Amino acid sequence: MTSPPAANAYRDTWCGTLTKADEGREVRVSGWVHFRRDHGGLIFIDLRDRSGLVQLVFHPGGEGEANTRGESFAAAESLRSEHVVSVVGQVLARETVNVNPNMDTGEIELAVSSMDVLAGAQTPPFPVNDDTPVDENTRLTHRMIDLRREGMRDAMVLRHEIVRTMRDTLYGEDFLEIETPVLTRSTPEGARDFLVPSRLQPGNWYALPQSPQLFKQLLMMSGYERYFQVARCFRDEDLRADRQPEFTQLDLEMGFVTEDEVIGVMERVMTNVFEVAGLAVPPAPWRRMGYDEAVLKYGIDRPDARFGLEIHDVGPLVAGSSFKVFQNQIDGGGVVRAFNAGKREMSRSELDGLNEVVKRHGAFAAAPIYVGGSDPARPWVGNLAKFFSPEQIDAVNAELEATEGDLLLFVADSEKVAAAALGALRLELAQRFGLVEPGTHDVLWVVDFPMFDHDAENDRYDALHHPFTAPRGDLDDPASLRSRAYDLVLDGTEIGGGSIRIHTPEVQSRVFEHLGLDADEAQARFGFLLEALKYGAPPHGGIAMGIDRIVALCAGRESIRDVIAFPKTASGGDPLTGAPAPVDGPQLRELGVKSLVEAPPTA
RNA sequence: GGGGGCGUAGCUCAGUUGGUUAGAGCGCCGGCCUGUCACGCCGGAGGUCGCGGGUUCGAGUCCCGUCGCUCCCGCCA
Repeated sequence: MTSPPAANAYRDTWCGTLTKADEGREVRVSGWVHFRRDHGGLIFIDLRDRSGLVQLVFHPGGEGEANTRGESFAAAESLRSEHVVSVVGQVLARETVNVNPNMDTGEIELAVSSMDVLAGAQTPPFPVNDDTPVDENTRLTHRMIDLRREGMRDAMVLRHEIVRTMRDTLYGEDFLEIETPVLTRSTPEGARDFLVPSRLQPGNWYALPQSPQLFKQLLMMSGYERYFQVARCFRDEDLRADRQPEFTQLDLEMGFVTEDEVIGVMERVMTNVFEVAGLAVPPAPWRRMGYDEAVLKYGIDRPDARFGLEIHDVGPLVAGSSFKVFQNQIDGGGVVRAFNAGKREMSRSELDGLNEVVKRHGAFAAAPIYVGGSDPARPWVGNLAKFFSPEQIDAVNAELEATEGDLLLFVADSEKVAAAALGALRLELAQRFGLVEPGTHDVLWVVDFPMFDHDAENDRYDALHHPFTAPRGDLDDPASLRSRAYDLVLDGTEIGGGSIRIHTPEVQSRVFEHLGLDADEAQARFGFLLEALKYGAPPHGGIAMGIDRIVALCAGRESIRDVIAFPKTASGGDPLTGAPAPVDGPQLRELGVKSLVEAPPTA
């Protein structure tokens, strides 16, 4: 807590900041009854506020108890969990035997001389005074109580510290904090938009922004060369542990820059963030890994490189084998990839469990092969071994640096499926066998993304990042184009991404063309951007960082819901407020909106 | 849109092969207790087994449906 403390009508110091140095002081503190220990003739209360706990002691009064009064003791007898009180008392050093080393304020206690009970409280639906897991729906229904718990409080404070660090760093680098609209125009590229009906223009709709992307580019064209914003973004897609319909980004953009300047700023910001959060990451500059390397070695564009199990392309080494599963893939343009899982004795059912992971990603199965023997040939064990020649076995063993007892896992499929399946498999193994040393962290940039992803079904190109990302390469050969994009990856989680943007109308039009937007359509949707580009746009680029994910990783939480004060459930609802909820007919009529579906009755 | 897991007391959970009155710990209520800090001791209350239907002499348990929470795939430019 900050010092000096926040004095006000009900307190002159925080509970959790009292120390032995305060001995003898008379202070007033206020808060919630955390624990009550009633010994009959002596009552202890742990009083809690935002800062932590302090022990109050109530004596029944009488001679020799100079600091207590009978009325307070009587009132203390009726106190219950979560009652709200304000007390005046004297800070006393505890006798040595009574010191509680588990408590920040365990060396002192407050001998209460008077107490005001400011509010009673019903028994809370779940314990506030410990952090045992509680069903999430119950927590969200009573979020005001959940937020009182130490774990949530710590997360909220950490979030504050992280955001403050981001702001402070950027203020120090001449960035301007500028707000952009939340009511804006729908641009039905990418994610679904949340829509808001316009009352003043019936039939027209606003959209909530998926990001401030276009506005921040316009700001660059307006000459605000360094902009940032802590921006709420909205995407109407299905939720995940790390995805909410509204989420918060640190959004920034810079004019007259290339990749290195944006990356440099963000390395300074995040270095400070990691320091504040106490996360031990390697010192910046952080290494940059090409997209192709990431997908090959880790099967994913956000690699967790804290452990090995790197994937190798072994197709060429086993080509011509009599194993049809592999050969058919090779013949059909697919790949055979594998990694060395190390010396893992796994039962049949454990291997089946691995196949569940593989199947989830569309592959048929992972072929397990054990390396046996210790002679140079190192033959393979198991019923797959017979399909391969000694030379093939030797070559694969060499490629995977396999030695006796190693488990090799193979997946043969299309490149996309094989990469994804093996990528998921190595994460599964890392988790199952604890391959990541606790407390270790790794951060890296992924760069050199392809500009487009070819959509075979519709024979067209989709932007891998977004359509304003600057391309690198030959604009006449979209398949070979790379983008000037960069993602920041922490421990296998994408925590941010950005790019250098297109700053000429000609290039922007060409990219729209490749995306299958004809000139009229491009004009209708993004005309204002094309127009703006004509009036003098500097080379510019930026990045957006996912604050929820960053805080969750720093706080060691699995779900970003645990670092958001009032999150939504997986079905997009808020059990506390009951949102989303039906609205009545008149409200809809005023907005010129007709509902096509009957809202379900509210609970 | 698809797949997996979960749903039993206020909370966290157990509940056997379908079989008597559904249990435990914590919490709560009452009593006792002057140095505890997960205080202790004694006593007590508290259940639509998510909801609906089915099978059965009998369902917390089996089947079907449904709702909610959750994880994953798709989706998330």
